[in-house]
Amino acid sequence: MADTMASRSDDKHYGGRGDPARSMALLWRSATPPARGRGPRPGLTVDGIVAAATDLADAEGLAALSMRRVADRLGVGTMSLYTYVPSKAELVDVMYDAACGEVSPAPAAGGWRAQLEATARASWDLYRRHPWMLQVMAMARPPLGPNSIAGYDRDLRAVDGIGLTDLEMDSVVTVVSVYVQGAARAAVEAAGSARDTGMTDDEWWSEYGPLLEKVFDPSRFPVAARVGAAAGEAYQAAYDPEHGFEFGLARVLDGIEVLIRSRR
Amino acid sequence: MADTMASRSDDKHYGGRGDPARSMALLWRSATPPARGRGPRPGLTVDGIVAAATDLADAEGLAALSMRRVADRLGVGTMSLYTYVPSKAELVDVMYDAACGEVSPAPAAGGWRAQLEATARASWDLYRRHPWMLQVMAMARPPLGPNSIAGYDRDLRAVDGIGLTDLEMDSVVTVVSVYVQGAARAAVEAAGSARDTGMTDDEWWSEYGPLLEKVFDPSRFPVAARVGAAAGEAYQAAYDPEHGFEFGLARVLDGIEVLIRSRR
DNA sequence: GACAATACCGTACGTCGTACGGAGAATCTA
DNA sequence: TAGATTCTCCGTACGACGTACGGTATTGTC
Repeated sequence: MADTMASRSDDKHYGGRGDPARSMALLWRSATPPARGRGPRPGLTVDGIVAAATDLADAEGLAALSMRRVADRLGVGTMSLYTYVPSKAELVDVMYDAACGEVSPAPAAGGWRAQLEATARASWDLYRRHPWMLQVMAMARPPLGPNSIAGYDRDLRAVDGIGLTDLEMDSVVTVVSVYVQGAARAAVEAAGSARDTGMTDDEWWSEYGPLLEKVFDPSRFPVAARVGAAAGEAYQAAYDPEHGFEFGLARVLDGIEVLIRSRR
Repeated sequence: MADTMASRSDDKHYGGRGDPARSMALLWRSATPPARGRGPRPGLTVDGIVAAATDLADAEGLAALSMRRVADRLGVGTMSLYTYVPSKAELVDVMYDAACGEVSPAPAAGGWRAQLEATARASWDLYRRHPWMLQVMAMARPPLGPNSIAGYDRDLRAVDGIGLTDLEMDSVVTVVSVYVQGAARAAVEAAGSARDTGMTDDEWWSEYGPLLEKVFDPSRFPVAARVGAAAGEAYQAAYDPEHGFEFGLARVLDGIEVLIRSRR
């Protein structure tokens, strides 16, 4: 059955494929404010569609997000959505920017480290709430919407005026967000594969552990055997997302601190 | 058209959904060595299928990897593949482990930092060669094949015997690989969106830059405006993957060095 | 030569995004 | 008020996808 795969796969998504002007107008909601003339009045809004689509993606993943299912939720025909949104790709871009808007634009209190840590945690929480955001390609050619730009500004202000060059500021903010994305992706994987396979980590490990022992020769890989056993014991799984995030964030911030100290 | 989206989306993939025993037998190639009796002799091999599928995924992305297209490349009917591989999911797992085998299992020379840096660069190169690996969920419940385990062992040996606990060793190796994955994903995005949209970074930037200026108010986000302009100027794009990787890797290793020094 | 096991694969089902074009409603113009 | 215009809504259809099912052809064993 196709849905056997559907429950296992998500769509990856590149931004901004359609008409750039239309795309930007949608993101900044600067479209058709004068045009409100003839014809029946709209029964939907872009925001309503975005909200319904976000609900669906939150609950079932980007793979389950189909135009048909969004339309069903809104009680309209599938093709009606295309009156408001030029394509699924653009819809996802708008969803992304809207989700970025959930994070407060105010900077946290404290020095650069506390602020950077706060924004990292805010992103982590955001990705946990909206795992599908990690599927949206937002690094190389981000959807240039108002909220994602506000987030960039907030992150940058954490490290402004402490002796870094503009390029270094950009790099520092980027390395933190790359790291948080990586860690969040691992966490989402853990949750997602548990949901999709209907197996807890324990069950998975007790299924594969014995099978691995049959083919795995510990004497060939003594370090992996020892450390893997210790980690499996400690986490009752192959990986502990929360612990991994905390450990890695501390390391990354320590590394940035080394740089900043050297600039003083 | 469906292929409009096809060129923009990839499948994300969870490992190990089918029969675990069959899965492991396939990964370790411990299946059907005795069985070679009646019936026509096999015209294909698992390795051949994996090679063809990997070629296809390398060239066109995981989205373009379909059982139909792999079968076409091999000159057989689509369903013939299912004689060798239980499903597309298992095929991708085997592809993943095979690709892991491309990295030499020998550790690099030098101290922990040189070794860790070398494995990070090896992973970076591997992901550049096989971008689709980043789509395979390999952190929470990795495909437990021989080559990915060998890679885990190689990474761990870099930090063995320098005063870290087993759990810390696991965490250190994990944070590096999480970071490298994040950075590689950004790089692959950059290359992929260039390929899929047929636009260079310059073209993209010169298309969206002016549109952004129309709606973006620099006085609301002075820091983002200043730093974004500096970065855009320096990279001629929103992001420079190579530079980002180098900068971030240095930070992460610095952070790990802080930890290791504190253990002495 | 009969039988069993295996490889190969044509067909069919339900999914997807969305192009196309028609139906009906609301407003503007005359 | 009548007609024209313009907009919303959406039914239908196409070609892609993974793969279940069952049939056919090929090979080995007895």
